[in-house]
Amino acid sequence: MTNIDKYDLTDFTPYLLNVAAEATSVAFQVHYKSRYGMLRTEWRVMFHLGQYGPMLARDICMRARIHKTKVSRAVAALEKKRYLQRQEDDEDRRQESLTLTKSGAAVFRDLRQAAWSFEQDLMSEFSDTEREVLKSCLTRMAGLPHTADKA
Amino acid sequence: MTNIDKYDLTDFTPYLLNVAAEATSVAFQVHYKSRYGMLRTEWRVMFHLGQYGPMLARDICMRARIHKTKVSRAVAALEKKRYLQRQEDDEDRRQESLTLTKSGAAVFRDLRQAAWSFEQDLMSEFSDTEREVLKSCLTRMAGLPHTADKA
DNA sequence: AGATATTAGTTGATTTTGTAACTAACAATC
DNA sequence: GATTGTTAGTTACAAAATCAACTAATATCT
Repeated sequence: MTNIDKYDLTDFTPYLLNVAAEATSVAFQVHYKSRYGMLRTEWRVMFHLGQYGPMLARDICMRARIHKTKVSRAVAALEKKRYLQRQEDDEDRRQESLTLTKSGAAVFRDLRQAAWSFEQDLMSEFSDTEREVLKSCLTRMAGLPHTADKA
Repeated sequence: MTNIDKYDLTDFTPYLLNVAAEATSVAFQVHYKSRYGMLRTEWRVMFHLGQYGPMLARDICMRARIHKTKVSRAVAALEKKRYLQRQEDDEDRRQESLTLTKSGAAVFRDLRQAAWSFEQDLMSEFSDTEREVLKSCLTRMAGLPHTADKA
């Protein structure tokens, strides 16, 4: 693809990523939406806490590239549902460490199971090589921390 | 947070896709947003018309997998900016063929150039094989028949 | 110390999106 | 040729996202 006149929108990676992201996300959202009344951002916050353990709202913002107001509201919603707790840091009282509650952890386990099945299903279309390449490329484009980026 | 982890969701594809899509889209939006005051959907509508020629709103919905209300509003906004025109079909007066105006076409050419450079830049990180695999996987995922159809 | 800047997080106003109900034109059935 | 169904597209209203301004705690600079 070097000739601009033949450049096709279907080759524009941000576009493809958007359509693929939307298609897969909409397909998965039935799990957290209808079963737990959660929004996508709430699921993503929960995903981070369940997967990586307690962290600050700020860390979730950076890792997931979600704006802090969105995270702030998702955290408030999850707290209201008693799925997570805040713990103020004594050394820096601006920060609040976020942890899943018992029921939050249970919900996470359930959703993780669903996510796992979904992932298997989605990836069953691809070869091992394809899977590896795909993940590697996506990770790099996402600009995700390859190593610990937490502070 | 002792073991909630039985499965590793670090590589949950819908999540990776969302973050990558968001990262690349935000990086590119400066072109249509700050330069032309366009929204992402407006840009996508315009790119379809520029790339494939006149078509119906319905066609754009199907190709880009954007909901018709979103397309309807984007078309209205682009019409207001005088970037596109509607032409009623005499044989079926429900349909309106959408065409870029001269200034719309000029804007499209400018944005296509920007998109092309952006794409080259983004893809320069990857090998030829990676590019091909990535594109192939994304295309297939984007075209996935939704298992969980609309709620 | 005192003034200034930065960081974590929240809130309120505005903009954008999503859902559902709607109009209008056409198609099919009886 | 009225009745029902379908398709293209719009609109109203509710939900959510965005942006800017805000509080409060800590860090930095002079």
